[in-house]
Amino acid sequence: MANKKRTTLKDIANELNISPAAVSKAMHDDSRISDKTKKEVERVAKELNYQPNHLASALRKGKSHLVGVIVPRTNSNFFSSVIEQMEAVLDKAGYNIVITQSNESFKKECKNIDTLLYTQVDGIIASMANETVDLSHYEKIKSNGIPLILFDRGENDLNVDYVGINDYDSSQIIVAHLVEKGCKRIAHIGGYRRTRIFNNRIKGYVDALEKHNLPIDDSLIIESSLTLEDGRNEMLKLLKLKDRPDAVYVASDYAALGALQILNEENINVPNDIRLVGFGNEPFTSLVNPSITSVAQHSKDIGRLAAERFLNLVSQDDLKQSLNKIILDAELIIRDSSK
Amino acid sequence: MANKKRTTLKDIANELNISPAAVSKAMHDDSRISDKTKKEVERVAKELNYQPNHLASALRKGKSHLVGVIVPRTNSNFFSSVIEQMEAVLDKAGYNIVITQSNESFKKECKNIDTLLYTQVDGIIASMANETVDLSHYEKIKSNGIPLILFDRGENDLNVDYVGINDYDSSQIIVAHLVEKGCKRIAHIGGYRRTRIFNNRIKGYVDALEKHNLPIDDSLIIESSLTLEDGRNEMLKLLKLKDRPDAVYVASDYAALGALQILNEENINVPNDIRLVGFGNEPFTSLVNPSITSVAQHSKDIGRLAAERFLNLVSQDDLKQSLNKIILDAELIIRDSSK
DNA sequence: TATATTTGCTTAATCGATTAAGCAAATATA
DNA sequence: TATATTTGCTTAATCGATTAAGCAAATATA
Repeated sequence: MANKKRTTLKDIANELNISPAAVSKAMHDDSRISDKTKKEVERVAKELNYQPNHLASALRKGKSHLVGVIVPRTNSNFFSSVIEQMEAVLDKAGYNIVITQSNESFKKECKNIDTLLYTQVDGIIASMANETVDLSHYEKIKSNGIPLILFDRGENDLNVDYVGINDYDSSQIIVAHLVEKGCKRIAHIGGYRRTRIFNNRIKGYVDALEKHNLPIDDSLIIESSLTLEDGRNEMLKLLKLKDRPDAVYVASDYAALGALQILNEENINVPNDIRLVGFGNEPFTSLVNPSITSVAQHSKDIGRLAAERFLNLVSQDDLKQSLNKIILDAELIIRDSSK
Repeated sequence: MANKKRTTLKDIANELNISPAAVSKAMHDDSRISDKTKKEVERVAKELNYQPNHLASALRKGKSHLVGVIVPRTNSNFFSSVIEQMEAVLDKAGYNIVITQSNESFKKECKNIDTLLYTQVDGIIASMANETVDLSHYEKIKSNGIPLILFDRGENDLNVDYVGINDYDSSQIIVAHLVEKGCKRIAHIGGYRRTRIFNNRIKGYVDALEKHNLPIDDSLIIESSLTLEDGRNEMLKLLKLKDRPDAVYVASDYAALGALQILNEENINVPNDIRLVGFGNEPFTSLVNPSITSVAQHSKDIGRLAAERFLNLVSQDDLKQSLNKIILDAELIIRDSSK
C-alpha cells in the first residue's frame, strides 16, 4: 500500500510540466516565480505528500542545520533540562539537535564525535565524560571548522566557548554555611581533580577551610566518579575513621544520596550528628528524608546561553573561536540535611 | 588556522593521481583495488584528516543509517534506560540514533516526526505523548515506507510493531497484593483512558476489584496527566472524601511520589493508614521514605526488543508492517509503602 | 515606435560519494 | 603463439535539491 518511492521535486515538476528548478524556487517563495505556479506547486506537493530530502539540500547548501549535543547521560535532571532549553532556542532559529550520550566513557565520547562529524552537524555543544583527559578528539571538531561550545564540564585548554557555574565560589559558600552551623571537621567527597570543575570545587573547599582557620585533613578529601554507589562506599570509609567528620560536602547529588542512605542505615542523625550538602539541586534532593541541601546550577540558563553562543558563532563568516567563559553564580538551596 | 574546507575523496584522489572512484573503492576494501593503492589511500586519508561526508553517501545509497527515537521525555529512568539499550543494539549494527523529545505535546510530536523524516532516518521508534489522540502524523511515517516501532505508549490502530508490558495484568497483580494486605477501598490515580496503556491499567483495576468482590466507586477512579503535581492534587482530593480509601494505586511513580508527599505532610501513616503503590520502578521509589512499592517495566528488554524489531524490519526487501505485539510480564516490587 | 526592463521560467552545473559499465595491461590457459 | 581471464583502474551517471546564468515573452519607458 505504502508508496515506497518518496516524492521528489522532479515528480512535482513532471506533474506540472515545469522544471524542478522552478519547483524549488516556488517552494522558497522566489520573487521570480508567479503566484499561480506557487499555488499549484503547493497543491501538488500536498497531494503527493512531498517531504523535502534533507540530505540533498544539506549537501548542496553545505549546512545541515543540525547541532550535535554530547552529554554524559540524559538521565539526570540537570542535563535533560539543559537540553530542553537548548532545543527551545535552536528550534526558533531553524536548527534541530542530535543528542548523544557518552555514558561517562572516553571511548564512547570519541565515537560520538565521529558520528556527529559524519552526520555533518553545523556545530557541537558538549559536556565532557568523567574519563576524558586526552582532548585530541575535541581538537578534531575545531579542525573541522565548526563551532564547539562546552558547558558544565569543559577544559580551558581547548580555547573555546564555555558556559558553567562558579564552582570555586560554590565550595566557598557551602563551607561558610557549614562553618556557620558550627561544623569543624568538614569532609569532601569530590570528583577527580583532572576534571576542571571538580578540581575547582576541591580548591574552593580547601581555600575556604583555610579562610575559616580549619585544618586541612587529607583523609577527609576523597576523589571518585560520584555515582550513588561511590557515595555509599566513600561515606562508609569516612565513618570508619577514628575521628569522624561532622559534615560532608558531596560534589554530586547522586553521590550525596548514596551517602545519605548509609547515614540512615547506620542510624546517624542528619543534620544533628553529621550535616550533608550535595551539588546540582536534582529534584530528588527535596524529596528524600531528610531533604538534601544542594547547589542550584541554573540548568535552564546554561542551556539557553550555550545555544545562543552557537547561534552567534555560526552567524560569523569567519569562525574564530577563543576561550570565552560565561560563569554563572550558583545558589545554595538550604534544606533539612544541614539545618 | 583551521582548514575550513573539509577533505573530500577528490582531494585524496588528486594527491595520488587516481580517480575519486578508485579512492572510494579502496576505502571499501574492494577486491579490484591493489593493496598498494589501498595503503596509500589510507595514509593520505589520515594525513589530510579525511572525514567521509555522510550526507553524500546517504543520499547516494538511499540509507542514512540513522534511527529516529521519539520519547515524551528523556528525563526519566525508564526512557533513558530504554534508549541506552536501543543504542547498544543499533550501534553494533552500524546505526546511530537521533533522540527527540515530545515533552508530552502533540504539536511537538508532529514536529519531531517531520524533522526525523526530513533527516531521512531509516526508521522511527516512538513512545507517544500524553496529548496524542489523532494518529495521522504516525500514518505519515508508514506512508513514507520506513519501519515504525512503538513501545510503552502505543496504539493498536496503527498496525505496527509494539513492545510493552502487560498493563492489564499489572493492575490485577497490584490489586491482589493490596487485597491480600486487607485493603477494601482501593483508589486508582490513573492516566487518561484515551491512552491505551492507561486504559488497560484502569480496566485491569476495575476487573480485579470485581474479581475480589469489592464495589466499584467512581469517586475513587481518577484520570490525570500523572505528573508529580497531579499526584499531590489528586491525593488531596481523595483525602477530602467522606469515605477515605485505605489504599491508592497510582499509575506512575512521579504521581505516586506527589501523593506520598501529601500523605507525609498530612501525617497519614503509610502503609498503616493508607497503602500506596506506584508504577515504573523509578530509582527514587527505593530512596524515599517510606520506599514505594512499584511495578518494574523491564526497560532494558523493551529497548533491546524494539531495536531488534527495527533491525529485522529494515532487513526485509519488501516492508510489510502489521500489528505485532511483544508483551512482557511486569513484576511487582514490594516495598515499605504497602507492607 | 524603438529600446530597456521585468517576469517567469529553463538549462546546466554543483554538493560528495557511489557504482555500473568499460577499457587497457598483465597474467593465465589452451 | 593465440585467446581467455583477471587485475586495476577510469569514465560517466546517479542520488535530490539548489543556484548561477541565460533566454524568450511581456511589459514599461523614452
